[in-house]
Amino acid sequence: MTAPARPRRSDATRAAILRAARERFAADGYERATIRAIAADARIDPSMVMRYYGSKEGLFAAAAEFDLRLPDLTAVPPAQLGETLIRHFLARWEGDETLVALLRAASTNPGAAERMRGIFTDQLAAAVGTFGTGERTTGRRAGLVASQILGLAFTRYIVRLPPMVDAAPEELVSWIAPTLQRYLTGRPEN
Amino acid sequence: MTAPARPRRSDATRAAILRAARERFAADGYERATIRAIAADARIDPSMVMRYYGSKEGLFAAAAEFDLRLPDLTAVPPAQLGETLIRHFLARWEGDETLVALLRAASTNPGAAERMRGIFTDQLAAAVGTFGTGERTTGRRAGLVASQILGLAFTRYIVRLPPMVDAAPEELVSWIAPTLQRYLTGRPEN
DNA sequence: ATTGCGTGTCAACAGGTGTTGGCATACGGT
DNA sequence: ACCGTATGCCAACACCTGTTGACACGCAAT
Repeated sequence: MTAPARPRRSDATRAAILRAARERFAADGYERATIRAIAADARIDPSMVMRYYGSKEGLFAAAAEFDLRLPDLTAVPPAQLGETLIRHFLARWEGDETLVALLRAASTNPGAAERMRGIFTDQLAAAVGTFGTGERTTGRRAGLVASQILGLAFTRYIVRLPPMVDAAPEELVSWIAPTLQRYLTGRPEN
Repeated sequence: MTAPARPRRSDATRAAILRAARERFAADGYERATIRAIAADARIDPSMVMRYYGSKEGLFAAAAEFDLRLPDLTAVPPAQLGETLIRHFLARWEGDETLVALLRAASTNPGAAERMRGIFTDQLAAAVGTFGTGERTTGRRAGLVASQILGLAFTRYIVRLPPMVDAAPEELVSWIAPTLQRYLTGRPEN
């Protein structure tokens, strides 16, 4: 039970730290993003980061808080599930660098990897389960969707493969939507 | 023009360093894999690493040398291209941790990212171009294949999403082969 | 006006990093 | 048997890291 918590005078500083942290984690990954650099971006002393977030791990945990904001899939026509999902993810990624930060950090930081696992099993697998075929394939289907979604993000935002960086969102949608659609509603053999 | 280079007495040490480096880079990523730890694994002094490979960057460059060993795609029946590719990649990944090392490092190390770009444009895009449809879509098709392949590797070997870790290779083949097939030979709309 | 606490800065510590130079040793060619 | 050189280890440097504690300032309530 956290108290009503009347606004603290340092809320602006806290927010500045969090914003700078997300930028640095997204650009450099967990280990290369130093507390000193983050503090410099936020124009405060490194010790403030420690006071407000306890440790570097704590700062990352706060900065990597992320909600996929998946739409209600039961309200989507079953034949448009793939297109809906890929559109949603593309929009979500272009507008918020938190996921890129999480993605980069998850490669080397065990805690970040676990957080990513949590997001994609709790949020994605949960959403896939709502319209579920009733079978026990929900986890597998969600995992396959995650593999294509994360592969897109990895090649486009992390490794920056030219063909994937140059591609217009609409073109990516037209290619990838059928893939997700099959992972969600198709049968394994073709 | 490198000389015939008669075998040096230190070849065993060089190989031990390289093997330890690949293990550490694969397990920990570029920044967490320390030269001291690698040297300890190889049971030699850290300074030897510097003498033989110049710097940590140089060591990584040597350790991340990788050949996808893609088969000749012109000899494959066009309808089996997707299955051939996913089978090849799965086998290649399970048997050699170099690609995992490269994948982990590419998330945070610019040099590793560029190396990965080189591999997937030179080797993969080149192979896709051999049986090419003649269009200018080769790069895009190769990029999409890379996105699914790397997404599979990322979720299975890096983040270790349970549904992807538990999946039997044959099941992954049956799901992903059609995806690659469509990326390679299909048309964008549907 | 005074007290207390939240906010911020400064300096420093302890540990780990890549990297370097010097010194011993053992091998291989002559 | 000799000598040059390759191989290996040791100690140290200079730097950067996360983290900590002491100290100054200013706001807010009494």
